[in-house]
Amino acid sequence: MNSTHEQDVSLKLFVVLSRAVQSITKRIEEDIKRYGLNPTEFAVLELLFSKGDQPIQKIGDKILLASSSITYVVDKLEKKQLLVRKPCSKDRRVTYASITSEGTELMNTIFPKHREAIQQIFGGLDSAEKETMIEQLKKLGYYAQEL
Amino acid sequence: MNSTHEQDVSLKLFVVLSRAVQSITKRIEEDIKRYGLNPTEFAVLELLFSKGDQPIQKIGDKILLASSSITYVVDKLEKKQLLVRKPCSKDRRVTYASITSEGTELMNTIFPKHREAIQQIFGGLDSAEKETMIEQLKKLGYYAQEL
DNA sequence: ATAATAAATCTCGAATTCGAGATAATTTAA
DNA sequence: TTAAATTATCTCGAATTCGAGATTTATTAT
Repeated sequence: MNSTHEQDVSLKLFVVLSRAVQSITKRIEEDIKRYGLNPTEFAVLELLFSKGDQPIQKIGDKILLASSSITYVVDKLEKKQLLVRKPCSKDRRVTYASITSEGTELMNTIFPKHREAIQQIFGGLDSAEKETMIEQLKKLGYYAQEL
Repeated sequence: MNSTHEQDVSLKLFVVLSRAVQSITKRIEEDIKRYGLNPTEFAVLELLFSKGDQPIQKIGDKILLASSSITYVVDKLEKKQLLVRKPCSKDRRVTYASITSEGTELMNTIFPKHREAIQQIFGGLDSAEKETMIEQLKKLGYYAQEL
């Protein structure tokens, strides 16, 4: 257990994982950039689009971003008029981010294209292989998270 | 082919991959931070440690960083006296980055620990599963790179 | 009811990365 | 052999993210 060889395998997996993710990320960023958004903006907008209005802090929890970064991204999306801030009447500490009709319209246009792009980018594996990898990645991810 | 369901599987894989990588990356960054380095600095130092002196531009090619970013990281490592710049006598445009004895000493100390940490972090899978995932990730990565 | 604690958002400055363009050296072509 | 194109490195400013701490509001404990 934990021989040099096992360490080599883990190191190799780390390297291969990093490289693969770098290639994939690059493609996905190219796709998103076509829509005039960066990945973080897209993630926020997608969240509001699919899950409805969210307290600003919840956004940070879901897409794993510091509160100060969320403020920055929400500011940018608000300037682009893709979302608006709405104060919460029940708790005045809370501000909701709410996608606008322009935002919804944009997402209706680009989300299908984005799905298509991801389908393309992940074309290196067939469906069954993807399902297997999903399970293995979950195991890996949960384990690393618990450490 | 390319049904909604297949797109769902790809999207799911993307989400799970992103999450897993985020957890893993966080752990690895914690590990590297313990040594007083950030991931990029570590990558540069590891390259020089294992492959010897490198022209500054080659470093950028290998760890996929823009030339301006390399200048920044090499500056930092030079200030920490972990590497030195050495002009190339054959081609005066070229500057080599060369790990110092302090840098070598540091890497001799921390590299085994780093291997151990990665072994830990990737403990969610056994060796055979890792080998399989390496093959699948290569397929995914090459495919995405070629697009 | 008051004080202490917690929670949500924001401000600010630092760190990191990038892209565009500057500079200097080398190679290629006319 | 000049001129043009290429190559290596660096400078500079913009974009993005973070962490620490400030502010405001809500909750909990005394």
